[in-house]
Amino acid sequence: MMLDFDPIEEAGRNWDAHRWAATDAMKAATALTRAHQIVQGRIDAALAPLDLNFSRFEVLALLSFTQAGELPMGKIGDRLQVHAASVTNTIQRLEASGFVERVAHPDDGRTVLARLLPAGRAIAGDAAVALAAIDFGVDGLAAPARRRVHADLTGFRNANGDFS
Amino acid sequence: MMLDFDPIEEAGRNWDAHRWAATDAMKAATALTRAHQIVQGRIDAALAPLDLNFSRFEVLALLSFTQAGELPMGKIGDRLQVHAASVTNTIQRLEASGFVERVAHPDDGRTVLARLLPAGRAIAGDAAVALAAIDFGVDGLAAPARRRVHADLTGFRNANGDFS
DNA sequence: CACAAGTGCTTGGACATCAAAGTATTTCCT
DNA sequence: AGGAAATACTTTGATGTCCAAGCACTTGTG
Repeated sequence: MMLDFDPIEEAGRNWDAHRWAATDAMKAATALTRAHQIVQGRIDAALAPLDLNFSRFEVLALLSFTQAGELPMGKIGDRLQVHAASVTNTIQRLEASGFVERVAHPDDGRTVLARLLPAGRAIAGDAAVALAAIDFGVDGLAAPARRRVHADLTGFRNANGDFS
Repeated sequence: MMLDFDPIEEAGRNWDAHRWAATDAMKAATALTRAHQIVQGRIDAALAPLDLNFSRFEVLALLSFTQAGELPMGKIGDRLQVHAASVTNTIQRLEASGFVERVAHPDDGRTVLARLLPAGRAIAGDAAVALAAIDFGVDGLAAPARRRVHADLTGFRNANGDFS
C-alpha cells in the first residue's frame, strides 16, 4: 500500500483546519515516529537471517566491546537504556540461541553476569557486516542530512536528560 | 539512572576501535531510535490520563477530520500505516471506552465502518490540547532544528517509499 | 551483631505489533 | 450464471516492552 501523498502533510492541513495547536511539533514528532519505524524495520529484516533482532544485537555488540566479554545484567540495561525485565527476556533468547551464557557473579550473590560465547562473538561480527551493508537503514539520508539529524537529535536527547 | 556520557558516542568509539564499518550510520540510526523512545514516552504519558495512547489518539483524530466521522477499518490502516490486525485491536479498545462504534457498511458486506461517537470527539479535542501543551514531546527541539529534522526525515521517508 | 533498607534480578500481567490462517463477501472472467 | 480470485476483516499465536510485585542477597545503621 503506497499512498500518493504525504499523510503527515495531510494531517497538518487537517490540524490547521480544525484549529488544533502545535502543528509543526506534531509534524516533526510524527515524521520522527515514521522514520524510526522504517529504520527499525530495515534493521530487523537484515538481522532476521542471523536469528537476531536489534535489541539482541545491541547486547552482543556491547558484550564484545568489553575486556572480559561479560557484564552484569543491570549494566546492560543501563547502557542500552532498556528496562531490567527486557534485559532478562533478551538474555534468555540469546542464551537459547547459544550466543551467551549466564554465570553467577563471583563476589555478589545478587548479580548475574551475561557472558559472550564464541558463537555469539562470531554472529555479532556477521551482524555488524550485515548492518553496515544496509547503512543501518539510513542510506536514504545523504551524509550531510545524516550529520544534521544526528546533531539535532543528540541535542534533543541531551535536552531531555538522556545523558548529562 | 542517568549516564554521565553519551552512550551513542561511546558505542561509536568502540565501533571504530573494533574496525566495524558504517559508524556514522550506526550513530544516526541509534540517535533516531532513542529520540523516538523519548518522544513516544512523553506523548503516551500525556495521553494516559485520557484513557488513550498515541495509536488510539491517531484514530480518533483521523475520524474527527472526516466529513461523516466514520471510515472503513482498512482505510484507517492505510492512512496510519499500521497493520490491519492492529486496527482491529485499536478499534476494539476505543469501542470499549465508548469513543467509537462499529457499524456495517451500507453497500459492502465485507466492510466495517468505525464511527466516532460524541465522547470520542470530545476526548480527541482534549487530547489535542494535552499534546499541544507538551509540544508533542519535541519542545527540546528549537524551531530551526525542528524544521531541519522534519525536512530531513521527510526526504528520508520519501526515499524509502513511505509515500510517492 | 541484628535488622531495616537498598540493590539486582526474575516473574506475572497488561499491551501492542505483526504474520499467517480463517471467514465472509464481492468482483472478475469465462 | 458460476466458480476462481480478490478484498475486508478477525482470530490466533509468537514477540517484545513495560510495570509492579516478589525473592534473594548485600549494605548501612544503631
